[in-house]
Amino acid sequence: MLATIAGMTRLIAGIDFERPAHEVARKLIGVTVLVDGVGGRIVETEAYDREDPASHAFTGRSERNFAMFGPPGHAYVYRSHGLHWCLNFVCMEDGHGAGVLIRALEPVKGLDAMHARRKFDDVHILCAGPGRLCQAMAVTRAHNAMALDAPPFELRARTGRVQVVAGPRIGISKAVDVPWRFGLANSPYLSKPFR
DNA sequence: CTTAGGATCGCCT
DNA sequence: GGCGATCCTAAGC
Repeated sequence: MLATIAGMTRLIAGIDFERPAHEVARKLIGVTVLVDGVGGRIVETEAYDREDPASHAFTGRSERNFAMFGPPGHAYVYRSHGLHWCLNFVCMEDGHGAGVLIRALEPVKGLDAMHARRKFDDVHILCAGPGRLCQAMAVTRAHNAMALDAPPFELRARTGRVQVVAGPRIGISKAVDVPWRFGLANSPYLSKPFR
């Protein structure tokens, strides 16, 4: 399943989603994501690979996770604990679906709308967590499998350099030591600090 | 500041 | 029937 012809790879905000999830997760730090013009700069991500026991794709395709199996550059939105929505960007390498969980944003656009949806939370908490940022941007199942390079989504390439830190992923019980959580160093908008 | 429990539902065993 | 890629609140130290 090679959609890539040398030099002809289609990029979204400078990102090639036909790369390993951990590589895409690292490169997404500093990229701005907007949904209907509301959102911010990505400061925290986690990679979930096809061969990864912690990944929803690990046990195969289902009604919930089909978006993870492609195409790349689309959204995978799932419900967590029966309550919260979580947003992933789908990656593919050699036809294997994988995802990058968006874990935290630095709020940039549409602050009023996000504060209103989040009961006027402090700006440092507003998008600090996968469930919180989905509530702030009003992401739901309706966004599942949508393309990231078309409305309501908009991705903007990062400008300038960023210092990225890595560590173990949060809230999982399998593959606990895999260091596939990435963050913008010293950002005050992380869901949890890196140590 | 740290920890514990509840909410709530679709998927997997 | 069990258990989450979570979040909020309340209580304890």
